[in-house]
Parts: sequence; structure tokens; C-alpha cells
Amino acid sequence: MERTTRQKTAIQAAIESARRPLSAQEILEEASLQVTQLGIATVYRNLKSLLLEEKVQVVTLPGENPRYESNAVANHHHHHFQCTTCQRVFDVHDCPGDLKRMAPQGFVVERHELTLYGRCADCNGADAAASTPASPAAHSCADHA
Amino acid sequence: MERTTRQKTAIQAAIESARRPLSAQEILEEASLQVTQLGIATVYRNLKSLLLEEKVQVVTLPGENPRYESNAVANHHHHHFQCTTCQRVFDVHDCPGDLKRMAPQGFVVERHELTLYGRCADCNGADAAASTPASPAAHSCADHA
DNA sequence: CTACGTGCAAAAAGTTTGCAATCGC
DNA sequence: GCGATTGCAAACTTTTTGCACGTAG
Repeated sequence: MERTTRQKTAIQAAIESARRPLSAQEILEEASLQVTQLGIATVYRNLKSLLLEEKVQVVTLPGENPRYESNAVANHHHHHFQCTTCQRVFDVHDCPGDLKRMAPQGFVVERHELTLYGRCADCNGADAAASTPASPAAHSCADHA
Repeated sequence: MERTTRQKTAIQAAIESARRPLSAQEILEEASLQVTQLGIATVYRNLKSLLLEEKVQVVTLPGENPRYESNAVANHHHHHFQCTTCQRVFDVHDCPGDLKRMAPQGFVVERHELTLYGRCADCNGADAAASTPASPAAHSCADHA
């Protein structure tokens, strides 16, 4: 019963080709390049499907609208780093690991989410930084450029 | 220029007397008990002030509206635990600590936010749990009761 | 008394939903 | 052809803003 439509294809492609989490609006803009007349409602409806199918995952950062990223990257357990200077969001593929002990007694930890804040290599002075842009997997501003 | 109004006092009191992060709506309801006719706009305006004054802090959980909690608790660096069963939110006063190494080279970590998800003592079977409700610092549902 | 703060209502911004038209299968 | 999917517009929800009035200092 799941049909293949140009819209769904374009939306999925937009998310998967992005190297960073996209907002619904950004997905609309990107997918619109393929499917003119695409409506935001369709984007939301497909996002909901894709979330259910677990092909896409939400990234919610405090004070910002939800972003969506392909689960190809998301499946590989990771966290996020937001630069407090340029606001860009990067994927962090490291993990502190054992957090089970953090919970009070009687609590069972199943899952965790971690967001680091600080300065990315680019905004940090950029000496050793310039050579290795580290993992700028996801930009969140300066994108209209 | 910062004036002391009944509204602001009530709003601040509501947040500080709560043992858990409150939504704007909940703050309105609580503070309305003191100041009838209190408007939601006033709540938001005062929250903005209180945030600037750093007397209050935002707690943003994925898919949920922002909650606000007194910085008396928030200053004491902590994290949150949301029960996937009862949806309540608890404060966790432990911290994994050194996360600086997690960031890619060239990145500087200034701050981090961590949310644990799992089952709280109450929802977990509640044997050893019943005796020690651990740190149920913050409830997020079952509150209208 | 003066201007900051408030209440109300309207406006934004983001997301969801109803419905007729469209299109995949 | 049938029914899932779409586009549009309207509804909803949460937060912000404009403006006249109230009130703290």
C-alpha cells in the first residue's frame, strides 16, 4: 500500500543526499527542485511515513525547529555538536558509552541523547583547524550561500 | 528599570516552588492562582526576562514544548531522564564528566546536554524501587491530579 | 507623574487536517 | 478503475507583538 510517488522519492533523496540534518522547510526547498509545486503538507506527511519506516530520524536541538536526517547516518549511533558561534550542527561519531550508572537506583537507561556545544574548528581560530575541517558533516547556517 | 510586579513575583514563585520543569501553560495556570487575569503573554515576557537574568533555565526535550525550571536546581549542573513509560522527567545529578575528547580535532567543547531515556523506578517493576523512589525531582505527567 | 509592565487581541511561525483532484498500481 | 497521495487552504498550537491602560517607583 506504500506507493512510490515523485514527491516521496524527491523528499527522500533530499534527506539522503544532505550531509546534515535538514528542516522541513529546507527539505521542501531542496525537493522542490525536482518536483515543482511540491507542498509543505506533503513534506510533513512523508516525513511522518519515513519516520515510521525508520528511514529518517529527527534531530531536536533546544530552541530550534526539528531537523531530519537519513537513518543511514543515524543508525550508526552518534551525537551532535553545535557551534555556538556559527550555529552549524556537526555529527559526532564518538560516544561516552556507559551511562547506565548515571541513573538513580531502580532506573533503567535504554537510550541517551547528547549534544555538545562549543566552537567548531573553523570558528576556533583555524590554524591546525584549516587543514583538517574535522567532520563538518552538517551545516546549519550559512547555507543559503 | 526592573520592576517588581505581582505578575512577575507569581511567575517566579510558580517556577521555584515546582520540583520539576514547567511548561509556559503550566506556569500560567499555577501563577493564575495568585494573580487572576494573568495573561499568557505576560508569562512569556517574564520568562524571557528570567532567562536573561539567568534565574530560570529552559529544558527542551525532543518533541515536547519547552519547560522552564528554576536555576537554583539548574545551576547545579545536571541532566535529565525521561521515562519512556510514564513520560515523567527527572533530574539526574550525575554527569559523565569529561566529554571534551569526544569532539573532533580542532573543536572545543564548552558545554553539553544529556538526556537519558528509559524506565523510572516506578515503571520498572517497583520492588527495590518502591522503597527508594530515587530522585523523582521532576514529574511531567499525571500532574493535573 | 512617568514610563515600564500588563492584558487583550491580532499576528507570526510551524505543523496538521479536510477535501477535491490526481496518479500509481 | 480504485484508492492512496497530493496540493491547496483552512485550522490549530505555540509564541510574539501592537496598543491602550494600569501601576510601581
